[in-house]
Amino acid sequence: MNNERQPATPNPLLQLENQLCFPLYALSRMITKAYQPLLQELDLTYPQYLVFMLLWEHQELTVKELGEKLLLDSGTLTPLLKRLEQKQWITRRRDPRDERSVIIGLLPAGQALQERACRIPESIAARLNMSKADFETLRRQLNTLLTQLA
Amino acid sequence: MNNERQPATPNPLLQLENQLCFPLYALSRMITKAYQPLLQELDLTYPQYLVFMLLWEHQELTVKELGEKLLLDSGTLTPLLKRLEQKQWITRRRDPRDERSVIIGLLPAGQALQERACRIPESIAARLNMSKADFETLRRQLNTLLTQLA
DNA sequence: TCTAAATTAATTGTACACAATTAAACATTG
DNA sequence: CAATGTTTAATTGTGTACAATTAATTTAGA
Repeated sequence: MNNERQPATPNPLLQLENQLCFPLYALSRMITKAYQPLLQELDLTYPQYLVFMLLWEHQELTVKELGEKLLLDSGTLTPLLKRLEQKQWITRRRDPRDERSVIIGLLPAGQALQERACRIPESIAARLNMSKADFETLRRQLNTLLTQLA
Repeated sequence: MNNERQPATPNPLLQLENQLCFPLYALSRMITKAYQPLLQELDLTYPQYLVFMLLWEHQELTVKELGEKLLLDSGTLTPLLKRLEQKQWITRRRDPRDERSVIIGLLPAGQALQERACRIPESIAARLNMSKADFETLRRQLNTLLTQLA
């Protein structure tokens, strides 16, 4: 395109490359996209993979707990979990001691996915051309910002 | 929940807190959420705001150029841009020199949004408890990773 | 030139993401 | 114990995201 005409007031604060938000937003999507071919082999989406990472560690979690850990609400989780239930990878049942809560549990097929997922983290790490130290520093910095906003 | 039962093979590589992807994914959403109340006053969503940041700078861009800069495809941009067109904030027209291309232009009402958006970046920066140096370092690191993956 | 290949948007279908509302179950308090 | 308020999921509606396909146009090659 012709970019001859310049804006009346070029405001560097309103330029994409000077923001933190944009590279964060774009990088998040690019990383998700990098997982996609690996997750496709397991018939998983990226948010579904995150749910399983938690279930593989804890076996059982309520929707509320999943939401707290993933910072997602029931409007996102409920349909996602129903899809996983339909595939017979997880169970959804009300907590008999508190009928408001829904407990999500792992079925054997869901548990079995873990073995196949084992290589994914290293495979992604290899793609990121970073030293282990840089990786750790960045991870901690992002987590600090995250707790600051959440 | 009862987390008494432990997994057969607790794999630290498959734990959320050891990933880079998760804080990136969550932080990206949290930052978008931090923009939301500010953008709501302008009747804008976050991706729409990104489109306007580019249009305020360049006046006119094709859908292809917007997609390259934002790393978004036409399946995302076309409906988003049609909504902005309906609000009379932008124009969409075919390039007469290449009828395949669609040129997006700013209408006065869309241009006028810029003045109201001016305070948003500082307002967000104030929320992030970071030094200017840390901000810059992080921004550059994210951009490096971004170009590495894109 | 005429056709095959490439480019560009749009469309279609699936899956998040989240605000707002609803409804059921539980807790609290007078 | 009854009324009120709180917690928890589910539902509804809007708006991204993106893979895959389609259609129109342009470009390049024989």
